[in-house]
Amino acid sequence: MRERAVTLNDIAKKLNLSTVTISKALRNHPDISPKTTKLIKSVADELGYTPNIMARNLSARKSNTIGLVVPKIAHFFFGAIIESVYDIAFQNNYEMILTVSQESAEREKKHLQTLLAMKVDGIIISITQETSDLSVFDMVERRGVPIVFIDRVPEPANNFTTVKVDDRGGAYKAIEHAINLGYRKIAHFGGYTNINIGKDRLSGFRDAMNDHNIEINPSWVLEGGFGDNYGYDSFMKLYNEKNLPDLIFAVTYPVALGIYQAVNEVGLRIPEDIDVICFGNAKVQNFLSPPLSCIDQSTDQLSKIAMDMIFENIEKKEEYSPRQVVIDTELVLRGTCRKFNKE
Amino acid sequence: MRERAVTLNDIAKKLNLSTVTISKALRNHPDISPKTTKLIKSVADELGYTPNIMARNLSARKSNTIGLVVPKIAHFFFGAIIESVYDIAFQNNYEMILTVSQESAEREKKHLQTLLAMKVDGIIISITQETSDLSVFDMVERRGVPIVFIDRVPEPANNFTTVKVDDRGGAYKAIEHAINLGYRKIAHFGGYTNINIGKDRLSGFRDAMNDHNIEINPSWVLEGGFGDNYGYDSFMKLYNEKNLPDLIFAVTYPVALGIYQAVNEVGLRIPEDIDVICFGNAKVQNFLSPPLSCIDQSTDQLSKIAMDMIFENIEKKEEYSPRQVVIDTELVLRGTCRKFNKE
DNA sequence: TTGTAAGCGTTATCAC
DNA sequence: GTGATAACGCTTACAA
Repeated sequence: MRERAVTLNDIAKKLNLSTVTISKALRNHPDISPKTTKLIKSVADELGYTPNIMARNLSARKSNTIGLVVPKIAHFFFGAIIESVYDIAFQNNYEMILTVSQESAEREKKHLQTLLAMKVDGIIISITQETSDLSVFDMVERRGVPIVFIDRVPEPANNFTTVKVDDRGGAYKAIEHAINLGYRKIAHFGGYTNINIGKDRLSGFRDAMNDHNIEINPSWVLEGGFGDNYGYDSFMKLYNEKNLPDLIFAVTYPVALGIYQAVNEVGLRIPEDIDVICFGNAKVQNFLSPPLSCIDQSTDQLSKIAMDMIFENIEKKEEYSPRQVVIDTELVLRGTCRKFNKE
Repeated sequence: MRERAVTLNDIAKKLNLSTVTISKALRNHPDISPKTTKLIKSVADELGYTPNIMARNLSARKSNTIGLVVPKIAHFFFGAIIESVYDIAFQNNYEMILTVSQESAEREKKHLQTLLAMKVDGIIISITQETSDLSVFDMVERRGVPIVFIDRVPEPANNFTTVKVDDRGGAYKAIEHAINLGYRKIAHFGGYTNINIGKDRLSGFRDAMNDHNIEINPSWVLEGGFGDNYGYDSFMKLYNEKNLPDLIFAVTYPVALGIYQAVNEVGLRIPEDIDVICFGNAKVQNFLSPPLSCIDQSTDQLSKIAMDMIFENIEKKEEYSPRQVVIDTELVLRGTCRKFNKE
């Protein structure tokens, strides 16, 4: 049943030509006459020839493959990133090796090594919550493999090429909007502050409050994660303490989901009893009731810029120097955080 | 800046040994004495050696890679499939090449060819809505590359290895449940019937209705897609015709989302005015209001079985014969489809 | 215990 | 226009 794959050599033998001729013909090399090229191609088709990409890559010392490292797959944000990175790769005739760190720095390191070993031409990565040892990344660069960080980036970032959203500015914009609406009792359910997205969103919150001379209630500034259970638990904690704010700024959309669920369970209503806004824009937010307002971070833009930099870097090689790009966010107002409801 | 990658040869020269010795030592081959092995490893570390996987694979004629072809990435179902396939691959020391057909049969074919060319050891695929030419799949099998279809499978399937959910049975279960509740005016917003999931869910609906002697209103049996806009449009169509049923069985969760949105927009309420149930269980369904009941299809089970079959097939090679496995669904009752609300 | 030779399938280089 | 040779980096079989 199993047929050995047909190789250049097989075709060469059949036609009494050399493998080189076949190889060239199949790649439309001008060396070979149109006539023989045509002949060769037809025989290749007939035999069902498929090039062995591993052999080709070995010879070319280039894989036409880009590696992607993300913390999670089944997640609206990373799902979108993966999809658009993939699209761009595909359009440029690159394959993509997908790799998931599951928020483990150790796995992340291992993946990076594997990607190097697979001789990917470039790497796009969103680091884990716990990544602190940056030497792995230096190592990648030393190998001459372009790497760009997307959304979650190492700090300090000056030696690396990064694209991210203006996390601080986005958070600031949202809080300022809320303040203008009349909100004063504002909480922040934040992620981990050892990673840029957690830290910057928190400081956007802080700065906006301070700039408007609103005192920050420390018991309303929580830290602890990016998932829905964290949102749920945090809300319940405040609820049980009878210490609810008027508005919660959730560090991510899943955290907001957890809040929705908790609010529902205790019989309160959004936005009348308590209001919510979050960082991150998932399509389903439109379908929640009320539809959830948020700070949108364009995954398409992020991916596009990241890939552009990778490609540019691949071409330039030596003379490419690290750069950090930050893109703007957009405040998307839906059903929540539209007006202040308390007296 | 760019350093040439260090090879076995480099280590060999440095130690005045042969590449073979190095190769063996690094793989802990018993041939080599513990002492030299240790020495070699330390030098390898020091030099920052990374094996060239392409070379290794070329030599081994095996890539330790599995290829995955899905119609979409940023989609709760495929996202979950990708994630669990990836996990299993990773646990077994396989890499994964991810490939997306975007519902285009042409792209699908191209991807399959690329995966063959990349010498993947196995392929897992969920076919597009429009796939009708099965010869590509035969070709893959002829090449001796194990391929298993997951969820969306070709028909007839008897020559292929497939895993899917009991689509017909799941739909039947849901409709029967609704009928027992007292529902009679039931609509089905169905997908395309040229693909098994669309066809089978529809026939589950039909069979349940027929078995319970409930007449099917043809204007309530729609066909047209798997996305939210289709759900939205279909609802609006019936609404404008003043031809609403009491319950809509949506072929997928996104279709149900579209219905939620439309219902909200026209000011009706779920489940009091109109009720909904759907095929497919996304985590967010818990966070909708009301939480959406559904027929759950276990992505973990699907992936696990698919991968088991791939691995088994990889080992057995010649003597492996196609099989079709169908796994059970589970009715998950949340806020919708729990009781009949009309008079 | 270590090394030699050959091969995996392709491509670049340089002759013919 | 076509082909021989060497090389890409690794592994297996077989000697030494």
